[in-house]
Amino acid sequence: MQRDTRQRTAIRRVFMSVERPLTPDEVLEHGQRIVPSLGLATVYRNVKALAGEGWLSEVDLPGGGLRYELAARPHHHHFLCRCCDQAFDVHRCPDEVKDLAPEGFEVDGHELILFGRCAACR
Amino acid sequence: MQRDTRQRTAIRRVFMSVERPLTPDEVLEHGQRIVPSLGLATVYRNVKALAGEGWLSEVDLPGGGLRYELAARPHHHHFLCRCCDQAFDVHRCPDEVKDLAPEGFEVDGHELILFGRCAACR
DNA sequence: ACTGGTATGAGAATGCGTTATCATGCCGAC
DNA sequence: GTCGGCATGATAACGCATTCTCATACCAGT
Repeated sequence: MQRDTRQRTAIRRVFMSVERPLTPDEVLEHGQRIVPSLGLATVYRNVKALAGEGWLSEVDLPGGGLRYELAARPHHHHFLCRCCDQAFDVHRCPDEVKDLAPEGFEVDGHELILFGRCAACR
Repeated sequence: MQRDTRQRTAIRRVFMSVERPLTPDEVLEHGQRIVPSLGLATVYRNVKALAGEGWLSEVDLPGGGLRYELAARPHHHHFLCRCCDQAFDVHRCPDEVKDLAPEGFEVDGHELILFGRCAACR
C-alpha cells in the first residue's frame, strides 16, 4: 500500500512548482529545500513510481539521463540550454510534423528540441 | 602523422555506404564485414578522429550514446524506430522552427525526432 | 500510544558506454 | 626489403546514472 511520506509529498510539490522537466539531481536539490534529509535513492524511487502511476512522464532529451515532468501538461516541446543544461518548455508546435517521415514509416510520436542559450545565461 | 590503415578505410567506407546515423557498435558490425579483425576500440578512436577533422558529425539522439553520420549531408532530421532502435534520415524540415522559442531565448540549432516503427519492422 | 511493516538514506554495487593500457602489427619513408 | 613509430586489438579501467542493500525511521491502523 502507498504511504504518504514527507519525502513523496515534497517531490510532488517540486514538480508542481516548476514549469520544466527536471533531472533526478534537480529534483533532489529542490526537494532538499523542503525536506533537507532527502536522499537521491528516494528521489529515484518516487520519480519512477510517480511515472508508473501516470502522474509524471519521462522526457528523454539528448545528453544523458531521463528527465521528468508533470504528465498532465498539454502537448509541447523543449528548449535545451547549452550553457546551464536546463530544459525549458516550448509551447508551440509545427503541426505538419507527422507527414515528414519517409514512405512506409509509421510515426506514433515526435520530439522537437531547440538548442541555444536561455534568457538567464545570456 | 595520419596513416592510412585498412581499418580506417573500412570505417570510412561503412559511412559512405549507409544513409543513416550509426552507433559505434553498428560501425563495428558493418566494418567487420570488410576487416574481420576490427576492434571496438579502433572504431571509437577513428570515429572520434573523423569527427574531430570534420568528416563525421555527432548525432545525439535519445536513448544512450552518440551516433555518427557524414558531416557533408544537407540539413535533415531523424526517425528513431522503437522496435529495432535504428535511426533513419528524414529529409524534410518544418521551416518556422526557430520562431517557436520563448521570448528572450537564443536558438542556434534544433533537432526534430520522429518516433515509430520503420518500414522493415512493420 | 503501540506495533507491523513499508519507506527512507548512505553507501555499495551494477550496467553500460567510453577510454586507457600495452604488447604486437603494419604503414610508409628510406 | 628494412626499420622506426604510429595504429591496432583484447582487456582492464573508468565515469556516470541508476539500482540494490539493509539498518533505521516513521506512517497508519488499532
